[in-house]
Amino acid sequence: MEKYNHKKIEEKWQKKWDKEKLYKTSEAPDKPKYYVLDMFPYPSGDGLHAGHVESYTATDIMSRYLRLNGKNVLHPQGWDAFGLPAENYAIKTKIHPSVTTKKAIATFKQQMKMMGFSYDWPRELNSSEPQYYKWTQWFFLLLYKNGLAYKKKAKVNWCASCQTVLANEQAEGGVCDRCGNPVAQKELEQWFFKITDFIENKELTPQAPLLKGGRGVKETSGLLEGLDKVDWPASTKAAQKNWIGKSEGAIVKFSITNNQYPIKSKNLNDQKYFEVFTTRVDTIFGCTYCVLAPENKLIQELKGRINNWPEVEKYLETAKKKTDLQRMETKEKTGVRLAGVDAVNPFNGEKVPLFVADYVLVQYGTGAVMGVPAHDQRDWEFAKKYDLPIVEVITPLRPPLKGGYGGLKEVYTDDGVVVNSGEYNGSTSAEARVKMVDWLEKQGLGKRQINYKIRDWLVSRQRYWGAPIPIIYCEICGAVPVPEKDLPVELPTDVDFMPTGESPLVKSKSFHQVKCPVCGESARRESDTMDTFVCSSWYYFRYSDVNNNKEFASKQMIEKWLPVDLYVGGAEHTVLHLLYSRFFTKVLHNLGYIDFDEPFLKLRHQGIILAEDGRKMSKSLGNVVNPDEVVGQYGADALRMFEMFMGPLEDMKPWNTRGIVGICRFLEKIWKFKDKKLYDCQGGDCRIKESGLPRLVHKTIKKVTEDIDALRFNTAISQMMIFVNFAAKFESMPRAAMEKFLILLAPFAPHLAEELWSSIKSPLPPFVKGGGKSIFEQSWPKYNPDLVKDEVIKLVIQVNGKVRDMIEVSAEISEESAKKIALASEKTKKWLENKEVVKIIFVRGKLVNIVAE
RNA sequence: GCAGGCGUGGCGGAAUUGGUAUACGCGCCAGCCUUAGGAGCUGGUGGAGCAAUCCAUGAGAGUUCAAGUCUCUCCGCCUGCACCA
Repeated sequence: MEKYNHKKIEEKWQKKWDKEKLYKTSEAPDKPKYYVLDMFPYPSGDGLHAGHVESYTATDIMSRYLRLNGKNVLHPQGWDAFGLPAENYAIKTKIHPSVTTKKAIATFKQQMKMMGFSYDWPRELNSSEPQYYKWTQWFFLLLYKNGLAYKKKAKVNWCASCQTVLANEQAEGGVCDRCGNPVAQKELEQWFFKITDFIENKELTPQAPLLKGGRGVKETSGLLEGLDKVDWPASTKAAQKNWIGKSEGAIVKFSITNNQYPIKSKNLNDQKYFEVFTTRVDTIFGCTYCVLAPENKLIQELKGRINNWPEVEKYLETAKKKTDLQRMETKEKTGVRLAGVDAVNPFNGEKVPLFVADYVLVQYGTGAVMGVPAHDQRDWEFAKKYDLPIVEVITPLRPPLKGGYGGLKEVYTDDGVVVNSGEYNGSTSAEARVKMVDWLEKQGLGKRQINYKIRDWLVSRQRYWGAPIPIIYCEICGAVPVPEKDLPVELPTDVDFMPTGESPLVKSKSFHQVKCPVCGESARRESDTMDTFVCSSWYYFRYSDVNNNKEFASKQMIEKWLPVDLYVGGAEHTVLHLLYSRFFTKVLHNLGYIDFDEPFLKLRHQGIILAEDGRKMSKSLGNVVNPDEVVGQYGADALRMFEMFMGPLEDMKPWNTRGIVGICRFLEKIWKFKDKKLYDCQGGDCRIKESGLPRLVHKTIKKVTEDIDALRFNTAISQMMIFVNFAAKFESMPRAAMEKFLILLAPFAPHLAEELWSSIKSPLPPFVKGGGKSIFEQSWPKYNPDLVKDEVIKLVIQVNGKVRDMIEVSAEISEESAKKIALASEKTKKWLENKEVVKIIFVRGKLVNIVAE
């Protein structure tokens, strides 16, 4: 027989599918929709890597499976084409980023076609093209007009190597996530998006038009609460919550002594004071000192009263010089006492020393803390170093006092019972927190407060290869948004993109110098571009209506296709992209553009595929698996199945080149099904020669169906292997069994399945005049529940929980006869000698357990 | 430190509600076909033991007739955040 020639078969069907537009999104009105989305890739020069293949195969299987199940499936692909790598490459080689990007896209697309991914290519989008970024700019204006985009001078993360500002999210851990260099702080005018407005649930804006056919939602769920209604990995939800960093506590006013006013004054206005934020008011009686952050403005205000100013000033200088990275590296606490000024605890009027120390961060809370050494790790360390008193005010419920009262051996940070705290003694921590804040509010000395770690999103970049920010600065009118009719603000091509710290766009005169849209006087354009994460925060809307030049997408198309039903992509986007996209969706909902407020209903991350040596694949290590080579040698179907068979989608797995031969053997075995004699089995006169096969077919349908639904592709493939190993033994097969099996196989190995389908349908194969339909136009098989159950089972017989015998019996066996058989078993008898049967457990269809003593 | 997750053969991994631990695949072993070779075919393959049997799901305890699965303690690994008050 003919050899299995994967190259010939795969190319043949890819061409035919393309020609017949088999993947064009079906819009049949009677079918339910399903939107399966991949995170659109950044088209790097390296082409597709093993991780891309993994997640795109998973979504391709889902898409093909859902189409076979009668769904209208939207499965698009596009390019996240703006970004620093192309620009950096351009700086090195002088080749324009649009050229390298175009080339990279061509490679990606060709490789995706080679893999047989069933994308609806007419919906392809490219975020670096004007017809796309016109709408990115439109989104900027939408946010601007609604007070959600603003400019402010801010201390920002500045990467000296990339010569640009970074978002907090791109400067995690104090290093640039592009180049790894330490990030410095710089004061600059920057654009921000007000993501902090959407942390908690939010009433719809009054101008939000009532949505026709809307779901009547009056509130936009916040970035925190919205997580409760989506099917996302627990780790991703946790990471987002963590990033938002909500903490509930209280603001407490501490007054500052100056010898002129009474220590405890009812009227704080005639006295200097500062505020601290704490989540543990219940520990406040244990406060033995307070700390201001070095950047806290109060220090300068107190200058005249600080007796050791030179020493303080020196400390402030050193702190200023430290980068955030250095501050974090040295966990050793340092600080200087502000001599001559003390803080006063509002609860007990006690004077405590006031320090400046850089372990207190100016950007969080109030930039000042109360020090409670007994019940806070950092305060404990600080107090030990500077020999400050440690006062125990919380005691654990149990075990009782460690080391006794006042003699704390170690810091105790849990909740407990309040002691040493006057009228609050005996309360639990939780009770005390309530009572104490009530008192503070009544006295005007503090209030409840919720703090978040998340900051507004810094979106401006001093870079060329991004979407220009559509703002014009006029000396008379100030910052003026570009009128919508003038969008897009196109990226000029006559630009030198060597980085100078200023946006390269400043140097393009045609771009930079414009007339003010309001007064007509000469003005200048904003020369910064937007963070690429802005482009990727809304692209999933665009696929629904990719050619619309009046709106980012029409209301009808959004209603038809959104939200995304299944989203698959890398875990590196747990915070950035996914949080920003949720923010954009919530803005649209809040302004009444859409009637849902979460963009991605179900999210999964593919696990990283490691190199054969167990390390990460990387060009420098030379251990990268190249999909082109693998496909050349083994075929696209083999690569698709192998990556799915390696293990659970979400797990990290090492590549193993030898392992792929298992899949090849499997595919070869299926290929040999071509030689099987098929026979029809209709009427009652058909005797199945292949004993056990019909049951196995139905079991396989059940298992494969359930596994695909749960994205467990590895076990679906195992089940197909079991079927193939069994069926390979016979020379013939019922036609229906063959057809059903091929349809199950089709989402995984589309080319081979279509080829065999065509051969069993001869002389009327698909895609010929008068021929039948493609395997992808068939229906997913249903299993017969009666055939899924076995007629005969091996009944396990246990004595005291240990397996002692197995007997073949009817699956329907009654409890009574099962017990009888169990007790009659020769093997069992031996284990019951000199013992008395206490009871017998029967599990239907599984086992009998004899309990004997 | 905080949060999320994981730990099963030589390896990748199976094991719906607690009910035959190690499915499927790789590798390995034996045989076959072959001058030879393996991306061929057939069979075998957790460990110990001649055997009956015993021991095995990171370690230890608990609940149960029955634990990879549930509970507690400990150890190790991964991922994210981190001087966040």
